[in-house]
Amino acid sequence: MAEAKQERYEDSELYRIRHSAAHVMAQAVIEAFPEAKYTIGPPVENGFYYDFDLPRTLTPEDLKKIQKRMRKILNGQHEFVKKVLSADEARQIFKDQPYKLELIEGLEEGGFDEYGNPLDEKPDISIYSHDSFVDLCRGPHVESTSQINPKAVKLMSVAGAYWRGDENNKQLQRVYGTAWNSKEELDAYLWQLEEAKKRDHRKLGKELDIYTFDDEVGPGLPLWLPNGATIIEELEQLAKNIEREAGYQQVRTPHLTKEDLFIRSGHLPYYAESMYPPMEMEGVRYFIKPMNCPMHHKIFAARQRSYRDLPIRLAEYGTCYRYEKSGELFGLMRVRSMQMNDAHIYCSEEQFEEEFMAVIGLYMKYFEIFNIDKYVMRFSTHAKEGLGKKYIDNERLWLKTEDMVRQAMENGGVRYVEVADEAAFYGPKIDVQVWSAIGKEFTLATNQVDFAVPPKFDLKFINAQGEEEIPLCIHRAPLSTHERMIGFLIEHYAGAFPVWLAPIQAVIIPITDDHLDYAFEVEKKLKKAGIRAEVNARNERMNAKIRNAQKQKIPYMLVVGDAEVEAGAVALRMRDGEDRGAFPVDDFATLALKVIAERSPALEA
RNA sequence: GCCGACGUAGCUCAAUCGGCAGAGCAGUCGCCUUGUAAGCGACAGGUUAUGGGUUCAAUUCCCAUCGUCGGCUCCA
Repeated sequence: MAEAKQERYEDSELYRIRHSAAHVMAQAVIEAFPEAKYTIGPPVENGFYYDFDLPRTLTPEDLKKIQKRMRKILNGQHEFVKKVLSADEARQIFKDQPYKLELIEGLEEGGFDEYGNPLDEKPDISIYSHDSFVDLCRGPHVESTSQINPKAVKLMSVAGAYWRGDENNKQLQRVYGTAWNSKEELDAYLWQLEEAKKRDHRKLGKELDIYTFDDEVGPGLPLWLPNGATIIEELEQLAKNIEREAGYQQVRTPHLTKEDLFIRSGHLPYYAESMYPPMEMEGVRYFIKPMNCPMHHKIFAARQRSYRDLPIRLAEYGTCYRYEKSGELFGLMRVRSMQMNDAHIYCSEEQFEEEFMAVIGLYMKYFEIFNIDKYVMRFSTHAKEGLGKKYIDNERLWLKTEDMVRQAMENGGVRYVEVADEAAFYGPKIDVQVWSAIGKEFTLATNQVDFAVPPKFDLKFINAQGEEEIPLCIHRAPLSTHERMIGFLIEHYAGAFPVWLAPIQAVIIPITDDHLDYAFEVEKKLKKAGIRAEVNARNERMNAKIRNAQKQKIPYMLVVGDAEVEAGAVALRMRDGEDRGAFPVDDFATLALKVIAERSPALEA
């Protein structure tokens, strides 16, 4: 990757093109709806959007018309002209635009730019105009519409969006568009979107029989099919092995607990609305658990702890249920039942850095296993305004633990970005964003410091001085949930899993029914060796069986006919299409077992 | 939860203006006995998501509910 010198997106020509395209789009929309109120329209990752308050809902036909009009405007060689003016002058220009007036007020007071981002100093108020359109805007823009290629601009979709991102505000209509330097770039982007669709875990998950949803079971409650369950089993084995080596202990806890536990932990007031409602038995209210931590805390508290016992690392693939709002559900990525690669590490302050970095070390190990080469550690901290609301009200401990994390990351040479106001209610956290093979971003692992809940549970250990001390708790889930992890892996590998994860590792394809007995013999042998092998005994021609195995992305196809029966061999065809010819059965088993044992991404070690 | 679009066989999709609901794949059965990405034939498969309404007649038009999708919001 290119180092430092890389141009920031905000400074790029493309950014100005998109920003300017947003203005041109707004012009086209306002021409079509003179009574429209317009709000903001910034560039975003692959394009731009503009939010409008319109008298009626936009249809796909409207989008076509708007796009057509945009192209005409773009061909008009209109210059973008900036003018700095006073708040009163601006108010005069936008007197019929309530959202703009609100923005002007914000700019005048200072502290925020037109998108609501905090600013250090009071900004100038400026407008940009081109053709017949004027917008309150800080820029920058291209000099003229002639710098925007009309053929490299496309409107994508229209969606609802709240004014200023607040769900209590009015819902606006957001029109998304994309713009590029050239038609070729636009085409490449559209092609990439098509590719992403092919890898979509919802599509592949169905095709590869990994999981399914059923209306009668309920939204967000996946049913894992045998193929999916096999992948889960492999992931759990991996995690359990690694955690055993790293000094974790497995625990198991119930799916239900009394309300009191969540009152004590402090979760209930924060998360009641995303927990399944309580059920009452003999006058006692129970909740289905949305997380495992309170019960792990109880295990810690089950006996007296000495500093000699620490750190204590309690791990559980705990099954949790969260009532995610209906509109938030998304395939396997956002579900209501999930199984977390969860663990809680209880340690002293002195041990914190080592423990915290050991968790980061786990991430690195997993990145290597799963061939993840792009990631960002997002360090989420509190915001002062949220103390006593979103966050536990103890500024001293916030600052202290945040500093501990910062220190640990810096000492360990781990690069991270800091994001304010995104911490958990009980402490700062690291979220790990990773990018799949086609550059789609996912948030998987999480690593959270908890200074707030252990004292609520009265957790303590006796330190070397014989005094009681409260441990710190690190919540961590390097493999996220099975649901999200497998969703990611499906898209990352496009369904062609590494052999160790492949639900079926080898399919045995007899050429005629005469070879069936031998085929089953081979199957038995391979199964015994620990390879997930299956005979395809269907009444089909060999070609159809190969095609079928190819579509199922099965790593190894073992064709058996007269020659193979004779030689005690299999004809090995790889998933990548390579025909490797005859292999003695034992040799194939050795080859496959090596690839599996190494968890290699390749088909041959 | 909010805004919008969508919902036809297990899957992918047809059905003109409101006029007898259809195809491919998958499934079952039969024939073929096959050498590296689809052999052939037959059969079966549907309360057109659910519930109401308009109409002589509704997959088609209207309403409600449920679900999915694109976003927003949210993610302990």
